[in-house]
Amino acid sequence: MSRPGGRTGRIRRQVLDAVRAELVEHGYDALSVDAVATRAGVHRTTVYRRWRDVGGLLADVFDTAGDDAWQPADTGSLLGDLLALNDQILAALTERPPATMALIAASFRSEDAARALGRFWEDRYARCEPIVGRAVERGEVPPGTLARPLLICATAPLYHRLALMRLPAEPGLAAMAARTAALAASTGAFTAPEPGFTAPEPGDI
Amino acid sequence: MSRPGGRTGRIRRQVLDAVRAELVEHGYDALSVDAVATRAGVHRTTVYRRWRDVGGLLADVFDTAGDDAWQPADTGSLLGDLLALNDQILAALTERPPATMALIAASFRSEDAARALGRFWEDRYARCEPIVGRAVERGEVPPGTLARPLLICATAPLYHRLALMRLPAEPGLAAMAARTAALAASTGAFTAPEPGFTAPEPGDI
DNA sequence: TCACTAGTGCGAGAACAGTTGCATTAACAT
DNA sequence: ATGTTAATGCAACTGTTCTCGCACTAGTGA
Repeated sequence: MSRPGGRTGRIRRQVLDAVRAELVEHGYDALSVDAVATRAGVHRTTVYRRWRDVGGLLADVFDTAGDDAWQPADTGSLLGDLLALNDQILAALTERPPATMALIAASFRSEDAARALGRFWEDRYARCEPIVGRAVERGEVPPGTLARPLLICATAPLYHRLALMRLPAEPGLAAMAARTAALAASTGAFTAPEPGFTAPEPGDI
Repeated sequence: MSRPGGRTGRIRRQVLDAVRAELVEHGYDALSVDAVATRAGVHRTTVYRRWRDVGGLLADVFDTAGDDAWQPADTGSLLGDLLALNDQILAALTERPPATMALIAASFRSEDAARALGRFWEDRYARCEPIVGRAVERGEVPPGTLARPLLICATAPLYHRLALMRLPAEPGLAAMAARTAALAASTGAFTAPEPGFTAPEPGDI
């Protein structure tokens, strides 16, 4: 029989708060189960038993992080919406301390964290779909434009440069990615392939 | 005085081979200095002294990985070239065992590995620039088209979905990303912004 | 109020990562 | 060949991470 009441919930809150505080103060590398437990005023064993490892802790933090009311900005144009979105992604990936980067890094160390990050992004991209819906209504892009590929096209270059290649933020990168995606979308690049569409054979590779 | 001869070189080869073998057999999570040293028939201390940690080992593997004669395929069209490139990236990110993914994961654990991965990708993208040069010569894209943003736009969605979001390879994803980039490039989306170009202000976010 | 038990605290200890001092080996120059 | 010394082998040591068994605390239902 589960006991979500009093102590269990209180300890969970204490521990997750400690994780966020440790993350902010000392970064991800210093995030150990021991430090979290000590800061939360809880015994190590309790943390190991309930969260298994650092990845489990971060996965729990992820899940609670998704419980907000975030919505993409509505600027009145597809390009404006994508620019605003990319500004926010850029800010998240370059913030100090690098909490977002820490969570991405953790997702490569723990299956739990990876799944939690996947759920988080899935949720965020779902909330962004109205951007494309509004663009269709305004006639900026053809009906049948697929939201996900368009959103991925607009945002992926930022993640690629900042999260994967670990290069500094290039001025104009966010804007160029948004411009490119909006332009490609307006020419119908993201409409669903006609049934039976197959990729052209690129000859011998 | 340095001694690149006999023993030093031989041990380096043994150890790096052991790293690759461990990576292939047991994945990244099981990659410990001890396991590598044992497999290479070398003492732990030697590995610690020369490579410092697991990240140093992987950085060395990265650097040797760049010592090949890889060149992008020349299919005769920009779209074909990008499709071929994405096919190779897709294959690398989904290969079994996931050696490439293991190296990407390692780059989040070690600064050395991250820098080595950066050098590797920088080298690869540099080798891909002729793709854009040929497209300009054929008149497929306007002169002044920037190679890097175009290549990033074509390849980033693959990395985003497979490496970051850890989702399965969606059929047609590689082809759609290549198509989009080629289409956007042909409309001049990747020409250098005119001097003084600034991103439109997206109003309040 | 009182038994029941999920969840927690505690300490011992195993397992692993990483370091240090010293002896030994073998590449290089002469 | 022979001495020099960079590089390696070896063993003992430190410190951290993680597990396990048992006692205890505090929600929960009667």
